[in-house]
Amino acid sequence: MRTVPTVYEVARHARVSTATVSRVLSGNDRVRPEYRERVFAAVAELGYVPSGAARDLAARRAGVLGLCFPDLVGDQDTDSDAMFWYDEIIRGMERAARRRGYALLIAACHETDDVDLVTTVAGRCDGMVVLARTVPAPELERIAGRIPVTMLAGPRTSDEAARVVDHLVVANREGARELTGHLVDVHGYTDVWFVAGPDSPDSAARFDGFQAALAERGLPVAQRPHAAGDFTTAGGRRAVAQLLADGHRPRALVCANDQTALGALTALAGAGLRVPQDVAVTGFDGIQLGQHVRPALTTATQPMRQLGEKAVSMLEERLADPTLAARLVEMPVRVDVRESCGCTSEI
Amino acid sequence: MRTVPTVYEVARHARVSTATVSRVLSGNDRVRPEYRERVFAAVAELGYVPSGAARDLAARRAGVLGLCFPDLVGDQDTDSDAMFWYDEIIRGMERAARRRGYALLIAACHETDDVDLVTTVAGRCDGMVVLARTVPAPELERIAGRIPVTMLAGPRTSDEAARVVDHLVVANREGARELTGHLVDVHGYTDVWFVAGPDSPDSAARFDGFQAALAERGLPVAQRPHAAGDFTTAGGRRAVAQLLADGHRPRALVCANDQTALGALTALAGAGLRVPQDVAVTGFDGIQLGQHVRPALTTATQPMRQLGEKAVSMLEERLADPTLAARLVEMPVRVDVRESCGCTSEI
DNA sequence: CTGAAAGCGCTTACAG
DNA sequence: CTGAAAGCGCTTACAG
Repeated sequence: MRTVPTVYEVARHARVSTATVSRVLSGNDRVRPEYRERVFAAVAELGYVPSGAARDLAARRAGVLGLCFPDLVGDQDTDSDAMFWYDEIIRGMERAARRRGYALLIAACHETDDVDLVTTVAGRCDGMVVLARTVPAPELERIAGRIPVTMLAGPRTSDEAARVVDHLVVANREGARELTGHLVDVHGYTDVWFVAGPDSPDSAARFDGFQAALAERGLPVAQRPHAAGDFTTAGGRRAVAQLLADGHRPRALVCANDQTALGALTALAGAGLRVPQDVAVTGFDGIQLGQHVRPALTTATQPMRQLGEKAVSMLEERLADPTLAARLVEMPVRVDVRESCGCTSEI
Repeated sequence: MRTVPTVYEVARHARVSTATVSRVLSGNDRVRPEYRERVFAAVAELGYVPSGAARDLAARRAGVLGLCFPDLVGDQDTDSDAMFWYDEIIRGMERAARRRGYALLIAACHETDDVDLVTTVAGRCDGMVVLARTVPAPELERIAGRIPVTMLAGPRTSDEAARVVDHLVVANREGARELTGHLVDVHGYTDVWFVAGPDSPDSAARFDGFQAALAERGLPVAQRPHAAGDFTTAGGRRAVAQLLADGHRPRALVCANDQTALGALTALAGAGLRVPQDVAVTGFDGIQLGQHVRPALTTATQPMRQLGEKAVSMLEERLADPTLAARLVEMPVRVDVRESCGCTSEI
C-alpha cells in the first residue's frame, strides 16, 4: 500500500504552495483558475483525502458536534426499548447538525465509567449535547470549560455545572397538564391515574402537570403516582398489571412516557379490558411506534426537529460568545389526540 | 473565559515533562506513582481536556469509526419511515464500536452532493462503514486509499472500488427463500406474490430467493415482481392497494421489506381483508415495529448486533493489514415466524 | 492573488 | 522510569 499523500505531495504535484492547496480545498478564497484546476487534478490523481486531525488542529475547528446518550442495555444484552426515544433524538440531532454542515459524533455513555469515551467525544467536537445520566457533573464542568455544552432534557445538575451548561427542555409539565385536562374535559373521566417512570425529573414534571390539571378542576389530587414503571414497555406492563391484579379499575391512565403507555395497553388487553372503551390511556414523547399500534396512542409529542435545531443554534451562539450566561430554554410539546384516549382515529 | 489549558500547562503544574503527562493520561505506561498523582491533580485543577485533534495527529489514530447512511427525507421534510431500518444499523454499529472503544461519527449522505461531509467523516475516523447510495464510487475508492472501508448491505460497486472495499451483506436470497417456503410448506399457500421495493440489489436478491422457493416446489414462477413499492410503508400500501383495486386476490404476499409489509397490512385492512385469514403477509429486516403491530409480522430478521460486530472487526483486520484482499462476507438471517403468515402468536 | 514559515497540541522514538 | 525534541499534516497571519 502506497503511503498516504499529504498536502505537500499535492502542492508539489500542482506546482503551487501548500497555502494555495489549502485555499482551493476550503473553497472560499480567490485563487487563479489555472492553479485551482491544477490542484484539483493533483488531488484526483493522488487520491488525496485531507487529514481531519491536522485540519482540526490547525483550524481549531472540527466541523463535528457530539452527542452523549445513556447506555441502555436490556436484559439479554439487547437494547431496551427505551432506546426508541433516543433514536428520535439521534435522528433529530443528526439532521440539524448536517443542515449546518456538521457531522455528528455519538456515543452511549454511562455516568459510572466511560470517562475515556466521553473524553474521546469531547476532545473531537466543536460543541456537544449531553442527555441526562451520561456525564458526571465534575466531568461536565471540565468539558464545558473547553467547548459549549447543552444538556438536553436533563435535570439541572450541580450549581457549578449549571453556570456553564445550557439547558434545553420540553414542556413536560404543560404537556401532561393538557393531556390530563383533555381526559377530564372532553371525555368526562374523573377517575384518572398516573403511571410514573423511574425516579427522574421528566417523570416528576409530568406528574406535576397531571396533579395541576386535576387540582384546577376541583378533582381529588393524588399525592404520589399510582404506579411506577421504568420508561420501558416491560416496566409499564408490569406496573399496570399489578394495579389490575390489586383489583383497581381506573377509568384512565396518564402514563409517564409512550413505552409505559404501550406496556399499559398490553396489560389491559391481558386483563380483558378494552382501550379506550373500558380504560383510556395516554403517553408522552411521540415516538413513531405510538402511531402504529392499535389503538393509536394519544400523546404529547416532542418537537424533535426543533429540539435538534435549537440545540445546534445554542451551541453555535456559545461558540461565538463563550461568555454567555447559562440559559434554560423550554420548547413546547404538541398534544396529538389519537385513539387511545377515546377520540376516534383521525385517519 | 480563561484560555484552554494544554499539556504544557499540565506538565508545568505537575512538575513533570509533557511526555510523562501523556503517559499518565494514556494509562498504559509505568510511571512513578508520585508523578501520576501530581498529573491527575494538575489535570483536575486546570480542568484539562486533551485536544482530540492534536492527539489524533500525533498518534495517527482517532478512536472513531465512521458511518454514512443515506439521507432519507420524506415529503414534508419529515423522516421517511425507511429510516427505521437505519436506526437499527446506527444502534448496532454504535454498540459494536463502543465495545471496542470507539465512538461513532455519523452523517447522512447523498451521492449527488455532500462530498464535503463525507470528507469530514472520512478524514476524522480510523475506518468507516458506508451503506449503499451514500458515497460515489470514485470518492469511495479514494477514501479506501486512506482508511479501511466496509460497504454494508450494498451492491458491489465499480470494479475499482470492489478491489479495495470490503462488503458485508446478509443472506437476502436465502431469507426470502425460507420465508416463501414456509408459506407454501407449512400453510399450503400456492398463490404467493412478491411485492418488491425500489430497484435495488437487496430487493432483487430477495425476489430471487422467492422465485427459487417456488421453483423448487414445482410451482409457477413469476418472472417479475407482482408489484413494487419503495421500501416505505406508504409505498407498500400504494402498491398493494393498486393490486387489490385491479381485482387481484393473492393468498399470500412476500414483501421486500418490513415497511412494505406494514403498508400491505394497511391496504388489506382498507379493502376489508383479514390478515392472515384472507391474505398472509411476510416482511424482511426485523425492525422493532414489526413485533408491535397486530398481526405481528413474520419476517427474516437481520442480526444487527453481529452485523455491527463483524463490520468493526473487518475494519480492525484491515487496519492491522492494509494489504488484505477485498472480502465479501454474508451473514445469515433468522426467520421469525409470528402472526401475519398464519402461525399463531408465540406470546 | 501567492508563498514561506510558524504554529496548532499532542505522542513517541531516542537517549539516558 | 523520565525528558528533550522532533514530527504528525494541516491553516493562516504576514509579507509581498
